[in-house]
Amino acid sequence: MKRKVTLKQIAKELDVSISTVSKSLRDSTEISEDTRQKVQAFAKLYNYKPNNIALSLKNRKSKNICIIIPEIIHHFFATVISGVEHIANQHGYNVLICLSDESFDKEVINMETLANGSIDGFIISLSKETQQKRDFHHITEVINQGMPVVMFDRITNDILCDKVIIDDNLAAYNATQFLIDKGFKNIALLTTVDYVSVGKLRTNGYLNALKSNDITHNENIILKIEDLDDFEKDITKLIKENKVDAIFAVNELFAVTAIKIATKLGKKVPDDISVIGFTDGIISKFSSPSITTVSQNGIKMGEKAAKMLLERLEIDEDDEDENYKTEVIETELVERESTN
Amino acid sequence: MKRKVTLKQIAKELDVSISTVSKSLRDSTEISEDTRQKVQAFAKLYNYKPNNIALSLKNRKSKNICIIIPEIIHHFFATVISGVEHIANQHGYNVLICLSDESFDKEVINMETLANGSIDGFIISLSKETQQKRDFHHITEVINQGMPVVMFDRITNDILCDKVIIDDNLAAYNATQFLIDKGFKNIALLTTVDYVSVGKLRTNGYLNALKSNDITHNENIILKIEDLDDFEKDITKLIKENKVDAIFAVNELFAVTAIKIATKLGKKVPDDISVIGFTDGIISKFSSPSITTVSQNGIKMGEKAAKMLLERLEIDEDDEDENYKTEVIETELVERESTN
DNA sequence: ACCTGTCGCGAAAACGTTTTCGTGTTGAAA
DNA sequence: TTTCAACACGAAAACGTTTTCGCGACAGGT
Repeated sequence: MKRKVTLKQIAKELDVSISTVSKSLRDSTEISEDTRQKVQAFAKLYNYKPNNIALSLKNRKSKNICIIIPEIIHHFFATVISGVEHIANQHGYNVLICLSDESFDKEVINMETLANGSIDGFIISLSKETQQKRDFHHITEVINQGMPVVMFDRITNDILCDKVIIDDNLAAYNATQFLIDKGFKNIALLTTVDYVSVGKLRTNGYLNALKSNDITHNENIILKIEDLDDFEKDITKLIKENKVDAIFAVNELFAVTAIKIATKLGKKVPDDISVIGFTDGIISKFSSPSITTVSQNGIKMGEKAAKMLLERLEIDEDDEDENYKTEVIETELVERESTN
Repeated sequence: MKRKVTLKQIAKELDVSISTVSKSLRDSTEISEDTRQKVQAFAKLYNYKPNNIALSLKNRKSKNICIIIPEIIHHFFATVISGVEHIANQHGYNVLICLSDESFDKEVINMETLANGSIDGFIISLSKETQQKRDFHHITEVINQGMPVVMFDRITNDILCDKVIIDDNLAAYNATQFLIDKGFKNIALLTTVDYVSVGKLRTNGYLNALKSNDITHNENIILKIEDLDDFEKDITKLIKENKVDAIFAVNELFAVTAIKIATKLGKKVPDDISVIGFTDGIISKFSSPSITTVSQNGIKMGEKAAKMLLERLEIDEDDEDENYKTEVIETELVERESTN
């Protein structure tokens, strides 16, 4: 309907040049007090706002950044976005969100369509398919064009860039130590198979903690779950056939399932068995009993990633440092009802 | 580092004009087969991609749309985004996400900073503060500039534009009817105070269902919760002092809390009390017992909203229809363990 | 009266496209 | 030989800014 007013229109209306209008609005000393006020008043009246696209073209920067994640439904990623958005907005940047849906192709397409001026930088957590394929050409290509990239959580060491992760090993160590400090001797582990990188790291943390406390681990109460659709019977067996006083699970799903099964078997949580999970999501908060868990703090992760990206964007490109950093976000043990 | 190649550079390199290059790449018949191929080969070699910003400026459209939501952490909103993103990408649009954090000011700022060429249209769910203030000037302003806006879920009738909602009244009616059909006579209602629009609608649905079945409602088992931080004692009292065989809660939180309290009071769910919630989120899925609930289908909602917005964007503006529509998304009752 | 400096403003280029409208060179028809 | 169309290409404008540079006018100092 009523198109936005432009400098040109204001200039015509006031019978001055475009430059005069532009300078007036930016309070240039080149312009007399008189015309400056006249122009500003007129601009205010017509609610003039500079066109962002024109600015982007001129400045060769869009003030947009893009975050690519595998799935927005996952609570963890939602919190990361929240953190990114927070920092970005503070610095006058907008956030574009792209979902890869765990698909390599969608990830590639997303990057290619946006890397043509629409955005100034990427924050990305790799899709499963990309991790499996180990094909990162789309990312290196973007980096070679001089566009900064920050990877978080699901990263790869095959690419040189800034990264934000948590110390899975240490977090698992601490969780296990927490149980040991409570006096538990028979701590079961519910983990993934070893080719899942975070699973392996968390398993190591568990084992290290036991070793540090001179507890020999018991293979019978370590369960490496492969089939995510059918593992309840294995957990049932584990609890039934062994003396278990505590469980450390490497994700929310395993934790909540273990509690359900234990309860069904007549064991009370936390009175008979204490349980610690990983990832502080909705499940941990609202299951009954609520679950003590290792919080990854997605917000902090997002904030850190955004800060690193913006830093790269703000330094003038002549000053090409290229000493990439990997930041480790502190995890935190959130105590709830499933331990005592 | 290696700046993206432009038409100008290609033109210079091949010693032709910029127009020739542009036309060659767009397969114009004006250009001879010969030069066309030469240019295309060169462009491919240097991986030429047209600069999106320049295109946006020229075409006066950015191919970006923006969705403004109160909170991304809420599972429902995450699913809506997912739906929007899906449709938008299909049509070559990118999605910008803005979070209002339930704040009026942030909502206004977000709209103002983006309404200057960065995006072509908005999809928005109002923040609580905006709903309370009933101040929608930022939205009308944007609409007056000719930018299409689609509202979803948290809408207002004070603004004329396309809208996507669910029929809260009907959904609540159906949920209540479902319980009645199971033979329950004493169905409690856990709802919000009346000034929350969806709460009121759902309350009405509940009452209507009772009336249709000639059941007189019992004020003692209708609880209108105001303080979200301290309502457990009220629920406890309700369950303790009344004969209740079923509960209809207008959100997940009320439902899961009711189950917890009932269990604590020695009532088994669903054997002694059946419970139905509203919104099919993580909580309903993973609490134990899992909760039968009214699913809002955020994905469908997002898809519909995106479709309506894109439709507005695609029609040429001379054809200003302005017959705004309000689409109602079907809800669905998802049966789980909390009813039998 | 002349030089110099400041003030206030406008012209124009630049960012990277697309597109309209010439324009010069052919080859063929008259 | 003249005329005219078809062909192949280039110049330039436009989208909306910002910024550099230049220029005229006027004032002040000699």
